[in-house]
Amino acid sequence: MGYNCDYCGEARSMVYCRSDAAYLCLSCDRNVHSANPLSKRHMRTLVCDTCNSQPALVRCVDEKASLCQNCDWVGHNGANIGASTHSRQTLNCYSGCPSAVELSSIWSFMESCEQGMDSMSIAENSQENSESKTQDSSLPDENKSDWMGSLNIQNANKSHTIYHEVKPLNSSQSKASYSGTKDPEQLVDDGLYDDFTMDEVDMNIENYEELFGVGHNDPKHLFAKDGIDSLFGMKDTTKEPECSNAASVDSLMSCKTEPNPCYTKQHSNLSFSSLTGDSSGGEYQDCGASSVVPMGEPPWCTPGSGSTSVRSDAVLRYKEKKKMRKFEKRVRYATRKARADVRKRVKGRFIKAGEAYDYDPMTETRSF
DNA sequence: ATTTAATCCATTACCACATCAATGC
DNA sequence: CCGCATTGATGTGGTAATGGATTAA
Repeated sequence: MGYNCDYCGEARSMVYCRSDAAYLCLSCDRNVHSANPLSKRHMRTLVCDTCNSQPALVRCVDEKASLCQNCDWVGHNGANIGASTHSRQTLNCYSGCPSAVELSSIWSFMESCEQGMDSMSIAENSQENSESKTQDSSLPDENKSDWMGSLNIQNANKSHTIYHEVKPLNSSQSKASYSGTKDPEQLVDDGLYDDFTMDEVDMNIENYEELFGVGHNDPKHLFAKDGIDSLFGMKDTTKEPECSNAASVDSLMSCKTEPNPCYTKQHSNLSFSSLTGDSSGGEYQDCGASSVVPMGEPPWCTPGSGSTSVRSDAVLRYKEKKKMRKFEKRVRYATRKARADVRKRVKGRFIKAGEAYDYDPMTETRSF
């Protein structure tokens, strides 16, 4: 699983699309996800270089490898203690149809991906490539690797959003903000993204503050009121709507097949791929989401970032609220309940009127 | 350490029929 | 548009059956 592209079956798979549950090479990724606006929304991430089966969560600079949570743990915390000092960078997912150059700008660390990019078959790439390469040359290497946040790029007839953060795990620059030596706006001024317009109203990190009313670079704001629930749009599960029509919040939370709030957010082009408050699989199940990145810390909460206490508080609040949720059966039609409460039964089953019964709810007596 | 049996626990099906909701006239 | 009749679908609770997980031998 995951060695060869699920689409062409020839090239080595490099990205994983959760929506399609498919491992794709870069060329097929671009082809498949440029088909329609919906497919463009699919969130993809790199595939773990070690196991080739799980979405990569971090990039080990020293090993030059993208690793999933498990392989990262095994490689850096398990038997190989000496590798624990390796410098790692967190990886997030992206959507849309980024060109080879744009992928290169965010995956500058990946030499291997350039090979895949070479085979990208979209014709427009060649032109776009030549144009952007000259622009890209103006960007110092340090800015490539330090660039953070997202790009909402609208180019000609296509647009795509890259959800990507590359930041040193052991650095103080752990906030999800632009922390490179150049301000992103300055990059635009430099002509790097001259062809890109930023007027599309997608939910990206730029307008995150506008939508949520708080800065995106401070995890405290994310969990200030309702913890994880606030992110999922679950304001108060105890005040449920009259359950006549729509599914209740509880059912939404517990149902594993229904669309879930987490995913809805993704449809808003906001990546919540690793925003869960708990890294256990059970929590993910409860949330109803099988995240693109199934395990791991939120991007802003990296080891040594000093925000673990904030996260633990948020997780605590989330669990407390989870305990408060009610799962008791609720009666939608009192009249039917009243009727059922007086009906006679045989071994718990309703019987026709007049037939012998072994249980009468009214008298709690048995006829035989 | 492994296998098998026993136990526990949660989930689901079943039943009749009043009621709901949709449809047609 | 409103009211009525018809029809199919739904939901209600206690018990047994079922199956997975856990424990003991």
